[in-house]
Amino acid sequence: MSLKHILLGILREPQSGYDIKNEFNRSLKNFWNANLSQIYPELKKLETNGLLRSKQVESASGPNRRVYRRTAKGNRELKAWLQKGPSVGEERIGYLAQVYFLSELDSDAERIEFMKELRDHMAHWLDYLESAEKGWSNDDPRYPDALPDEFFYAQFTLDLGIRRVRATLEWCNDSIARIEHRVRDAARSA
Amino acid sequence: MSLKHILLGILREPQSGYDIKNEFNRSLKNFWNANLSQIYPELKKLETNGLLRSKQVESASGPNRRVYRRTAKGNRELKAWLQKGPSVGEERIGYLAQVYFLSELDSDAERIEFMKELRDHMAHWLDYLESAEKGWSNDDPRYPDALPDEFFYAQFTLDLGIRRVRATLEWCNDSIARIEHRVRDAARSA
DNA sequence: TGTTCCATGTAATAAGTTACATGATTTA
DNA sequence: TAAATCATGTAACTTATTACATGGAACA
Repeated sequence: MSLKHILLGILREPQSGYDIKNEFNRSLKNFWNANLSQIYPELKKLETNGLLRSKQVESASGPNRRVYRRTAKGNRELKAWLQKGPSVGEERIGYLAQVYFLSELDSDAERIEFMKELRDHMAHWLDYLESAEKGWSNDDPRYPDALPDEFFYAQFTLDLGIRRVRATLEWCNDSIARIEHRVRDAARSA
Repeated sequence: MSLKHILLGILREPQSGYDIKNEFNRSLKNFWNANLSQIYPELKKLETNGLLRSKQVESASGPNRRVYRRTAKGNRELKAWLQKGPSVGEERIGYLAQVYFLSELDSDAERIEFMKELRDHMAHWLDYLESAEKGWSNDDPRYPDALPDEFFYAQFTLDLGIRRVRATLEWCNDSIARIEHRVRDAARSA
């Protein structure tokens, strides 16, 4: 599980590295991220290995673009990756590692501040995802269950994203309440 | 956000690389993973940089163990990491990347199979987490809100783990139903 | 007597981040 | 005229994975 297969997957339509980065920012960021400085060399490498091919095209605005598309070999590689079944057991969620060690901070105030920052982030993220869904649903009457395959399955990840961020936001609020309650108890018994 | 700070965090108690790997398997796996072949060199490096120190001790059973503990410098580094606030926007969830590209598989049967595999995995994981919680709660009457700090915050991550895996399991089932419904519709209109 | 657990490491390779470098066009 | 967007890359470094290497003790 690495950037390689994501690039192959994203190239259902011919795109440039720059376009790909935008798709990361719009939708993939929920479960993966990559910098341009990783994307460009990786595209080049995939072309060297015969999984992609590219050509330069003129841009409407700005410099020339290098547009990549999948080869037959790239198609096979992508399919093989999906056929191996779900890639599990390697999730990475940095802020949960931090919460796990939160007792190392010096004060309850600092811990509450940490959790409130996390809550605010989740609240914004949920807003973003919900308005993305609303926009999509307004723009396409086929949303969600009559969408063509290419969008139907991508919509699944938006659906789960919303459910998860919602659950995480609730958890933040519950956790903050639990800490505050604990602080009050400690003050009372002191 | 990398292994470094997780090792510092986990060394609230002196432990060996082997012990640390076990803690990954027991609880941290929900949000991070690391191999022994990454853990051992990283511990060595942290000692070289003065964030940890180690000594060899005899083991009750098996070869000698090298046990690491945090130095004052390591403590400061850990605290600074937590004080920077939640590390967000770098989540990695490989199977969601796969779902995003699921239309690339050749048949609905293959897509349903993928989602069922994912569902089974989530069901097992939920079982594991729920029985971990049950065991903990049976073993310690302070569970969860009267636990000492070192466990109180770690319990937060178990709580969120359960909520999330539960939501993901529901989503798997809903998604399978949506695909099956779509397949029936397609057959009817054909 | 075979498998799992205990226990630690190295070497080669792959993947990812941060910093550097350039320059046109569009929008405020 | 300043900032944002469009567009592509390289270099140096850090982080992580896979494969290799060893060997005793406990368990089934």
